[in-house]
Amino acid sequence: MSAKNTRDRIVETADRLFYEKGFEYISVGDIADAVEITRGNLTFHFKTRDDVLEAVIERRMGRTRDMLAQWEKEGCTAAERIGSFINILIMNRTKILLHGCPVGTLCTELAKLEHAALTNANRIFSLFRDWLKSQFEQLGCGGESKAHAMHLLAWSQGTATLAQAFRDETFIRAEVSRVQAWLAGLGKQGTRRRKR
Amino acid sequence: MSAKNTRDRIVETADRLFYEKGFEYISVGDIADAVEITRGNLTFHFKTRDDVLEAVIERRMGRTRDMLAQWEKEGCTAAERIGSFINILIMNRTKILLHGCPVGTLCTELAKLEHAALTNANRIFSLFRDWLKSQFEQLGCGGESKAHAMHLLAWSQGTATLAQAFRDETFIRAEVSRVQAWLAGLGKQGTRRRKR
DNA sequence: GTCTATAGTATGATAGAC
DNA sequence: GTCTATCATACTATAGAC
Repeated sequence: MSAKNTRDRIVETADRLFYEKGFEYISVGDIADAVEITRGNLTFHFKTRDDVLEAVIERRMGRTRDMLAQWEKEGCTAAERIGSFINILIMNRTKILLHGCPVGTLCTELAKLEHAALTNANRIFSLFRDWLKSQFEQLGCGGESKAHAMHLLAWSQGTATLAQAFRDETFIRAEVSRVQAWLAGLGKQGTRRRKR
Repeated sequence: MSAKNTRDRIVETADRLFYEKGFEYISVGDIADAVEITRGNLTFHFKTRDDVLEAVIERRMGRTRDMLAQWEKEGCTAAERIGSFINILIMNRTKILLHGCPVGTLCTELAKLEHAALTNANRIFSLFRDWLKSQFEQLGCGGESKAHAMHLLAWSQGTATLAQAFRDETFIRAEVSRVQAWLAGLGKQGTRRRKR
């Protein structure tokens, strides 16, 4: 941490704070305090709070790309790779119970504020959507691939929202099982169709 | 509007503003301005901003109870009544595209802020969940009724979140069709089971 | 690259006149 | 029940010393 330069530490810390408490709740002073620098120093790196937000979104875009590339490398089949997406709900369950989905909660907040950065934040959703669409195509879902991708993305959002509201980890596990069964059904269907 | 007393006008206006812009973004001054009263007058009715929030949640609880009672009166079968729930996504689509789900977005925000009112806000979710559970039981879903209720609630949240982020009305309609097909399948299953 | 000092504004909340 | 006046605090953002 101390080896990194101040700019990176600001973005990293702001990313965490925006996620945990929401963009509107976190002031420039909160970020500076957490990084243990002064507000003046923070302003040297980012002129406004919105500039920090842009950098945070950029960071999240990059990390999402890395994660998708990793799944691409690890999963042998499309079903396995989609399974990696489903499993982030389990992997990140502790944080989701407390703060929800980082992408979903940010987009919701920015949409309410009619904030210009919503367009950029949405690109993270689009990254997932396009990647999932490609996986469903490989699974043999054809023209339904985009709808399936959106459906799965929506599923992850709804599950995160209710899990956070009710602070219920059991619910996450139940929903993951349910959607994995749905995916298994789709896989068979896809296989059947290709054999015809 | 002008016939109503000031207190009611404050709660009604705050309800709308909190929904449209988020609780954290709306100040006491914003509410007073919108109601066209002074801050001092607002403070006479509600000592703190949190007190306004409590009243808003209470109002939403009441309106939700009324809506569920209405659906209970209108729908002849359990499937029809569950259909009424699904249809709110269509009914409220314009507002959902702009501001998301009023219950979901409030609970998400309060959870992030670790706000004491989260418990009360969650009760609105619980109203829906318990009502849906009862409907699924009447549909013959037995022990799966609660899981189905939570699944449907999560579906509504995920659909609202993505529809808001992408400002995509077509997506809402596609998801409504999809979940209605799921519901129709469940209804048949339930009927079969009862006939055994 | 980091700091202090400060301007200007908005906030939540209170006291007291009418 | 409604208003004005006011306090103490917190905010974003800027200017300029080191």
